[in-house]
Parts: sequence; structure tokens; C-alpha cells
Amino acid sequence: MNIEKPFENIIEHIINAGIRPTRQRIALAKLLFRGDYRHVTADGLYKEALRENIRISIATIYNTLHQFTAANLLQKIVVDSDRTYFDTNVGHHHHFFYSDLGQLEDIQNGKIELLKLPELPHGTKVDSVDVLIKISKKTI
Amino acid sequence: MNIEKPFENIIEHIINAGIRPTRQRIALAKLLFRGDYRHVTADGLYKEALRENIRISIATIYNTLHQFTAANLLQKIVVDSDRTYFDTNVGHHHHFFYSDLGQLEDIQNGKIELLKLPELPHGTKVDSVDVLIKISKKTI
DNA sequence: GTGTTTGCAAAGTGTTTGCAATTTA
DNA sequence: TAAATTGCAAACACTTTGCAAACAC
Repeated sequence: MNIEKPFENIIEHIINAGIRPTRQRIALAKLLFRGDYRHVTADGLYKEALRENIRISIATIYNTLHQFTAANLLQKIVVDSDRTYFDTNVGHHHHFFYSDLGQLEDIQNGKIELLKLPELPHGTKVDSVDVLIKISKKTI
Repeated sequence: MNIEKPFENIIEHIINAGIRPTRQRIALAKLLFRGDYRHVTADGLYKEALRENIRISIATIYNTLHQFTAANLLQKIVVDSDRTYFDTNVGHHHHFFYSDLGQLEDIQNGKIELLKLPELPHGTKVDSVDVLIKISKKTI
């Protein structure tokens, strides 16, 4: 059985990433990194923080999301042009997007495979390959 | 050899789509549908129109792009959260995105293949499957 | 003529920024 | 106490909207 000290681990986590563990950043890290992978938007995380009585401004939410992203604790996902999503799963993987709900869901690695990549335009290199499967409720 | 009347064809094109061929819409359609497939942004198309001495407002650019999209003359592509791209190629295909340049390029059909799609969450159906390959200039 | 479309300016949305006050090390 | 961070309000970029004037049929 694995005895954890989740709180300290999260602080270590962000310290190791070279980020000063301020009250706000610790609070957000606790929301983000305690448990399953998550997909959050700035506004969603802000509301969640308020609900949990974390005193924080939306500016700090944005700052923190970007710092965490720069430190590779989060990954930015582009799904629709209205809002930016951040994924706590920074490994390489693809996504379902529930168009109806505006919600992202990871596709397990290995559940999808790209056969045959096209040849790249001359003098370029691949930065990322992303598959996005948009889904919606089936109507009989 | 195929003798075309591109101007009339374009008008027919939008009339067939159930869109009234106003001066502005014809002008934009001529920019968009005369020749190779294109990827445009609202602002890019606006500047291009101004350069060609087409008197039009940015509001009308947006209206027209949306009407054309609703009529399936254009397809919206989500690449980055700062701007919306519209693709004159409405067939199913995937994209390269030059991160450096903010430019989209079609991947020829058949150049990429998805092997194995994941099973969908229960009660859902696929609306679209998009592959986006971000590329940038190779630095030796 | 009548209903549609245009263009302007104003409003809206999500995000970023400048800067004084606060907090961290 | 020096340097980094926060939070507010203002600024921003892109997009949408309300409405009177112009246009298409």
C-alpha cells in the first residue's frame, strides 16, 4: 500500500518545476493534480476555486495556467476558438470532444493509431500530431 | 479543354447555395472560389478585399464567411484560439499547420490514414475526425 | 415596394497587461 | 529586504450585434 502525502507532493511537484509555491499556485495545483487527469478552462477553474473558497483573481488563474504549461505540468489543447483548454495529462494522446457539452476526454493511448504519415513540406519538422474526434449524443 | 465562365459560375454557385448574390458576396466569392483551395481568416480576407478595392466592412466579411459556411461552401477549421480559419475545400481532409507562419495547408487525401478508431463513449456518434500536424522550419 | 443586406459603431467575450500593494525566500 | 507575485482595472484582439440607410428582386 502506498502511503502518500499528497499535499507535500504537489508542492514538491511545482517546486521541482522551478515554480515558487505561493498560496494561489498551491491551491490551484491541488485542484489540478490531485487525482485523475483533468481538462480545464480558465473560467471553469476560476469558478471551481471560488466554490472552494480560494481567494484568487482571474488574472492569476491565467498566469498560473501559463506557468504550469511552460513548466510542462499542463498542456494546452485547441478545440474550439472560444476558449482554451488545459490538460493535466501531458503525455502524448488524442481527444474526444463532446461538441454538445464543450467537454474533452482523453483517448487512451493505443486506442487509435495513425498509419502512414504524409511526407512533410521540405525543410520542416513535426512539432505535434493531434487527432480530435468530435462526438455528440446519438439520436436514435 | 474546359472553357469556363468563372464569373457566372461563381454567381450560380452561391445562388444554388440559396444565397442572394449581392455585390459584396460576389466579390468575396470571386476571391475565394476562383482557383485553388484556400485557407483564409476574416482579417486576411478583409485586407485582401481592401487591396482589390472591394468596398466592404469587416462585419460583412464575418457575415459572409458564416453564411458560406452554413451553405457548405466553406468549412471552419480550428487551429489556434486566436483566430478562425475557413477552408474552401469542404471535402474531408486533414491539415498541416505552420506554427511559425500561422498558415494552414491541406494534406492530400490518402496521404494519411487512421488505423483503428477507438470505441466511442456509449450513446455517442462521430461528427468529425480531424488530424492536425503542426510543423515548423527545421533548424539544422 | 418589400424584405434582405450592408456598414457603422457599440457591445461582448476571452485573455493579457501595467502597476501599486502584498507576499515569499 | 529584495525580488517575485498578486489583483485590480484598463486594454486588447477578435467577433457579434443593433439599427438606420442602401440594395436586390
